[in-house]
Amino acid sequence: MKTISCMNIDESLLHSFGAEDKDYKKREAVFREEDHALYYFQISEGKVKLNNYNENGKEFIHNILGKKQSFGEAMLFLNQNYPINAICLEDSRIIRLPKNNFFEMIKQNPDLSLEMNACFSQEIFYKLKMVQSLASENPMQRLKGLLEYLKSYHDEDCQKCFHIEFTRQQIANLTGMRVETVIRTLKKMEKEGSIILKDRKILY
DNA sequence: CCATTAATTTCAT
DNA sequence: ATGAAATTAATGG
Repeated sequence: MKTISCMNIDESLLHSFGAEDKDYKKREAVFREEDHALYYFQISEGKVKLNNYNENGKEFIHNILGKKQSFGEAMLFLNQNYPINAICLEDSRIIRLPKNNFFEMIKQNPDLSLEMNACFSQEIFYKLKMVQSLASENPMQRLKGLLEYLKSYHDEDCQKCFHIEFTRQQIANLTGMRVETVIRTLKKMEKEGSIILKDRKILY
């Protein structure tokens, strides 16, 4: 299945509409919960996580994005503040385009609009699948849902060779599980043959 | 080598 | 089966 990395707009096009590069340090926030959505953000270099904290302070990660991926763009179309935080996992360079310029850009480039619809659709589709698996009591079911979701961001369809580049703690925070449960479940899945563990790396 | 961070194991519930 | 705490491994200066 062809994957659409949501959303990757040509950097020179972004710049021609007034986008600027901004450098962030590890752990720095690009935006926080309740902030107004003022920009379109696209990662040029680095990694960003989208997260929340529950009432006990336990973190839930919605997604982790890398190079050439955008985030939070849905909020530009709504009169809503961000429901999540965007935090850099490493030193990053992020391109940001002010909201008004962003709309001017897609007005002048209808193809982008179409492409963005495809991205949103893909997002919604896999979010639904995520919710389904997260609703399961079974830890293995949850993990499989996440792995499918992560793989949907990947281009080639290769069996047992997609490297999950997340720590076990991050996986735990993406699935609402504890890290020990993640470790135990991964081992079970390896025994069952659905994944391969090669020096601590996860291949799916 | 020391400090930091991640992975795994142990142990109690 | 699960999670907190302890232990071990790896990574980065």
